[in-house]
Amino acid sequence: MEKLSKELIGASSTPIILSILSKNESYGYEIIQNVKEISNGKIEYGDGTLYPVLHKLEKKELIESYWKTADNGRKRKYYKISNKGKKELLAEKENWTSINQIISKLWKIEPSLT
Amino acid sequence: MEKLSKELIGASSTPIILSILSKNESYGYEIIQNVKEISNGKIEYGDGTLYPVLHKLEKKELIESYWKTADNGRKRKYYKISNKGKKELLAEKENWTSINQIISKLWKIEPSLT
DNA sequence: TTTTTTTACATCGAACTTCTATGTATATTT
DNA sequence: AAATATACATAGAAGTTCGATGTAAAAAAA
Repeated sequence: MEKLSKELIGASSTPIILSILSKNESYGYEIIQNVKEISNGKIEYGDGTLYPVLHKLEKKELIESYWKTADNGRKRKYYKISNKGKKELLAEKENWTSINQIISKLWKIEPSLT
Repeated sequence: MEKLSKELIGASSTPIILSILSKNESYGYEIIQNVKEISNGKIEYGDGTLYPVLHKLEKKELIESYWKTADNGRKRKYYKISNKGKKELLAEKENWTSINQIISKLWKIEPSLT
């Protein structure tokens, strides 16, 4: 179960988080576990990694936050995607499609590397 | 013809350059144009962007360089991929496959965003 | 012939990122 | 009662891209 490279983690964090929040509102800790589960352990955000990303997305107004106290009394900061965030997610999808086309084109005509 | 995001450019630069050099030896200026052509103008490295990346890859011993004077008298620094670079390219391919699976999984079960 | 453009490489500083470490606080489990 | 899991936050280190700037020579345009 190999971890992904730092660069790919970085490039994918925004679309992944926006995708998750486009389905359900969620909070930092839950997002970390959700991503770990979805990625089969290949992406494990540290809390010191994810929270600044969430703050960045909020500053860009792609997501919005509010505090909520759970039944057990625990305070959680929930995030939801904004309309701007939904548009951004669409743009990110197009970007991924583009880069995949470019890369797969390169790899298809590549000679054997083994 | 929209440009790709900075993050995606960054995440893709190593596999793209290694892919190009796995087919033919090349030099900085040619790589810039090659990538621009392959990507249909979606990726345009500035020279101040590409050269540090090439230096980084060389420092990591993924590529090797040598000076060559062309027929017209122009000096060019050619780069070729190393065995270590070929292995790295294979690893990068696996990483891209992984991240694509994760992301496409997220997007397939996503509700409409329009 | 002189000027501009293109080719070709290099480095610097600004801005931004991730990651590890550290800190605070509360609920749950042992 | 102690240890672990939950939950958020920030600061500093290290690494990146990118625009700006510099050098130089060949080719094209004026």
